[in-house]
Amino acid sequence: MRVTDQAPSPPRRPLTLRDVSEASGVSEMTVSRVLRNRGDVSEATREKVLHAAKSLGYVPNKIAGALASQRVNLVAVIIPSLSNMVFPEVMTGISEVLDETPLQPVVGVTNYRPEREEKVLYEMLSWRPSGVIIAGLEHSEASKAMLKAAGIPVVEIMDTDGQAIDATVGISHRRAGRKMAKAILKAGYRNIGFLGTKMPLDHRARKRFEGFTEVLAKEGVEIMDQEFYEGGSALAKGREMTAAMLTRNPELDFLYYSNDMIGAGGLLYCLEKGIDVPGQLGLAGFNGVELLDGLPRKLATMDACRSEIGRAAARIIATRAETEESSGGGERIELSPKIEPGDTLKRR
Amino acid sequence: MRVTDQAPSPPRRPLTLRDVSEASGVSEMTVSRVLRNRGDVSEATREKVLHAAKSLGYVPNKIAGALASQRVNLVAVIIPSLSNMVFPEVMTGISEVLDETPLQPVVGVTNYRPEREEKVLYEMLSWRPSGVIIAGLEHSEASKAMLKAAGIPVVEIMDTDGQAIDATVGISHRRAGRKMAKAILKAGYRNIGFLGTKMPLDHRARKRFEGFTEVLAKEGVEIMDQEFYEGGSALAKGREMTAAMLTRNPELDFLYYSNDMIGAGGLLYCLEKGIDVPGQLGLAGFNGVELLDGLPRKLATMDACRSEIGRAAARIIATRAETEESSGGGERIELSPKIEPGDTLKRR
DNA sequence: CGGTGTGATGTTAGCGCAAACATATTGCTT
DNA sequence: AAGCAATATGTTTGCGCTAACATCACACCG
Repeated sequence: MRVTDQAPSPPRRPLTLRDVSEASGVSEMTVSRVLRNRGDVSEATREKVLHAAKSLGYVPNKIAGALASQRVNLVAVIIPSLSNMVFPEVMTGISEVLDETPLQPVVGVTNYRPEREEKVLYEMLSWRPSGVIIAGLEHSEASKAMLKAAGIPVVEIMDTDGQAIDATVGISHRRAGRKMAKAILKAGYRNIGFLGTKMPLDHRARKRFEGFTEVLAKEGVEIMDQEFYEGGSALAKGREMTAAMLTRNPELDFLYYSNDMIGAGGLLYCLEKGIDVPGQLGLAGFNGVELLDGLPRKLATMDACRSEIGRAAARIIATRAETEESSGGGERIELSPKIEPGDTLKRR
Repeated sequence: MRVTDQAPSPPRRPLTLRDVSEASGVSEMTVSRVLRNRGDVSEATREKVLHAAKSLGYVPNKIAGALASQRVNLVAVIIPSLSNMVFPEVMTGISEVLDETPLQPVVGVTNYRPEREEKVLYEMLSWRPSGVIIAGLEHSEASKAMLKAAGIPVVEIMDTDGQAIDATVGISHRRAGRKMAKAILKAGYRNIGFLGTKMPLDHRARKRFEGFTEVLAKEGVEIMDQEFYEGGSALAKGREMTAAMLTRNPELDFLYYSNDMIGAGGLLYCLEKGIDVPGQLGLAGFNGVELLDGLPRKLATMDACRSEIGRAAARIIATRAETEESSGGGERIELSPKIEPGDTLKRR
């Protein structure tokens, strides 16, 4: 056994178990056992091996390990976007839970495009992950087929309005829209405007809108004006759209925004213009992003339970991965978002 | 040859090349060739195979493929955080470039903790990626050793002030700090306060601060007050810290924030309090986040060239992956951030 | 009409590791 | 002192795929 403590010279050939095995004078199998804390190994060899591995700078090859053991401790997480504050928080929840397990999340981003989703999913599945967490219930036929055929736990998150493939964790956006509509009506507002993203791709925003208008309709109230945007700084868009809409319809007394960011833009605009919020004009957004805490006035919103969704989804995957065997399945967790009225949803 | 077009029944055993091979009546090798578009395959067999693969719902096993071909088309991207707007934009730049290559980014998040970084790096390297893009130049000795020993392209991004392992793409934060200091002095401000994150972990913020104070010192100006925060909503923290600092030192005439988010909080506070910005008090942040566009007044800032950094880093990896052989190496790209004076950095 | 290229396909071997089983080595019992 | 657990280590095999080479069928040449 020869172990030098010097930094390894530029390694032409990547290191393998065999190198560690030779350096420490035991078989590859024993090295493997030490490195995975598996089986009985005497303290002496254990240290010998660890020392050799460390001084060589050996990093195990998971590709080979995964192939041999038929176990890949990855969880595919497929989300539409990273840049809107909501998914990072979901990710945080997921990591929190997976950190306590051997599982590891791998993120794929679809940019709200179904064909992207299909491609990302295919790529991910080709690594044979232990589970999939995917945003939304709307997927292409091909994507659904892949998910079903994969034979691994699938958790669709964020949304519960629809047909799940396997498990679901989320909130009902339709219900959320309804809830907000009721609160707004109850506060006495009647001339309501809606501002949001262009929705063909954002199913959850669409469902909120549907639930929202449904309740209004029941009360004989109709949306007075609506406007949709795409791209750009959400804060700036919120400002612009609000200005435009209020100019068009000065008699508006409430604006419902499909997300907090544009809502915040609207709020800033109103405060600037000296509009009496919430007396003359009420405002509400959606998501409950932390950002709102710093605004001059707290925007009414609804918490989307993002990190809890992440945690619950990860727990499902982790549990099923442990209990091995495709036991269970079909879990359905619907969380209830609560309205946070803040300072912008109450008639004075 | 039998190919049924029905949806595959619940697959007990995951599909392999052999299944497709049997279903299409050709050898596994030919199937492999078809699926990878490699080598000569007649149009007839090609279609036969594609059809079989599709109707079975076969997804190739990259684990096995990677092991056999000794090629893993993954790029490890290691960043401190996803929740602060800066890294998502870097990611976008990276994806943009890698999308045109067979390479695929895989993200790891360190939460600014060196021991996390070490662990994440180890995990990533154990998948034998084709390259590493990692934020910052400061890493633990162990991390540096791993990166050197990995024998793959390593691009350290965001920062150029320091010793790189291999390639670097970024800006000089020290220089950025200096530049801002000069601009502030030139505009005639003298009573300057600094607000930022607790810095032991955020090296780039620290370097900006160092550059900043260095220039001030040369002009005989000393920071009048400074305050650091940790955690919480950055916007709210900016507001609070600004309030506290202005109360302590009413004679302050400029506040330099280590990021735009707390800067925005400060700006909102000042506007609310009717403070004359930038006449009585100037403000500046750092990053050039899109968010600022929606603020009532545009905060002075400095663009950190985030997406360009991502693109350049990805290009380096992609190029080296193509040209095979560890050709090249040691590329160093220093971008020059420009001051965007906005509305808050000019004495009237 | 045998030689010789050119596509199209098949065969063999092995990537690096871990599961399963086989074999030492030790201490302890009776 | 033989027998038998335990514990500690080694050997064999194969995961699913691809590189490299081997083979085959055919067309085209002089």
